[in-house]
Amino acid sequence: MGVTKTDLFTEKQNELAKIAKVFAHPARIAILEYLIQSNSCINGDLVQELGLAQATISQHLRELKEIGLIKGSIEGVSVNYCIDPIRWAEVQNLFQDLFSGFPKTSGCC
Amino acid sequence: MGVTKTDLFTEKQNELAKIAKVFAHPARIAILEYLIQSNSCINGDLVQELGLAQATISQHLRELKEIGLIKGSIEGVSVNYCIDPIRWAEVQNLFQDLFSGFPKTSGCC
DNA sequence: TTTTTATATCGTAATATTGCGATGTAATAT
DNA sequence: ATATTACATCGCAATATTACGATATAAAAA
Repeated sequence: MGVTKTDLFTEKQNELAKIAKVFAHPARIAILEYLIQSNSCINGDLVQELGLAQATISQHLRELKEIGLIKGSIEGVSVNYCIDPIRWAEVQNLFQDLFSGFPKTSGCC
Repeated sequence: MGVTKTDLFTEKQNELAKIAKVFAHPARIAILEYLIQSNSCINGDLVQELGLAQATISQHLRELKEIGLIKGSIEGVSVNYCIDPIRWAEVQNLFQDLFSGFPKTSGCC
């Protein structure tokens, strides 16, 4: 075992879980927050900012890239990473849909 | 390795990551959605609803309970699980804070 | 009291994640 | 052409997660 039984769940449930997984590491949260405040940066900056090795950060960046939250454009020798506003809004809405599904008025326990 | 270096990050970053980890499994998303729509349920219902073993569901319920998203009250022989509205709103705000930190107007790449 | 019912916990196998050194790659600088 | 700079990828060790059978626990029924 150790493998998630994705066939038991809806496509939407699997997608939200996959996205949540990307948020499920403080380094990736920190990278996103840094991208938000600096409005574009490069891998090197992040090695300074966070205390992780270059290989580790590159790996986290790839995971953020894979679900489309960030995108990178080559800028000479370095790479400029930034948040994809379209995807950002999409992901925001996915979470929003889940959260707003529970009405504050419904108190059972 | 395989252990997250939590000391490198802020308490808030670590907390959000920990919460996101709970959302990072389709079974737990499905459980939450089921609790939202049925507005209270028991473990047995979920074994029927999802196709997972009783032990597995109990384990997922524990993880949801541990970060406070749900709480269970003993109801005779069974347990009534439901969403904690206070914690639900708290978690919603944590995600909201992150998402709203990125202004839609800032398009760099 | 014994049995049944509903759920929790334990132990374990399979797989996934995290972190990093070493190495690869591709553009600029010398 | 060679060196340098900035990342990306590979491979591996340590640890975490997922799933479930087996077993424990605790309340209600017989």
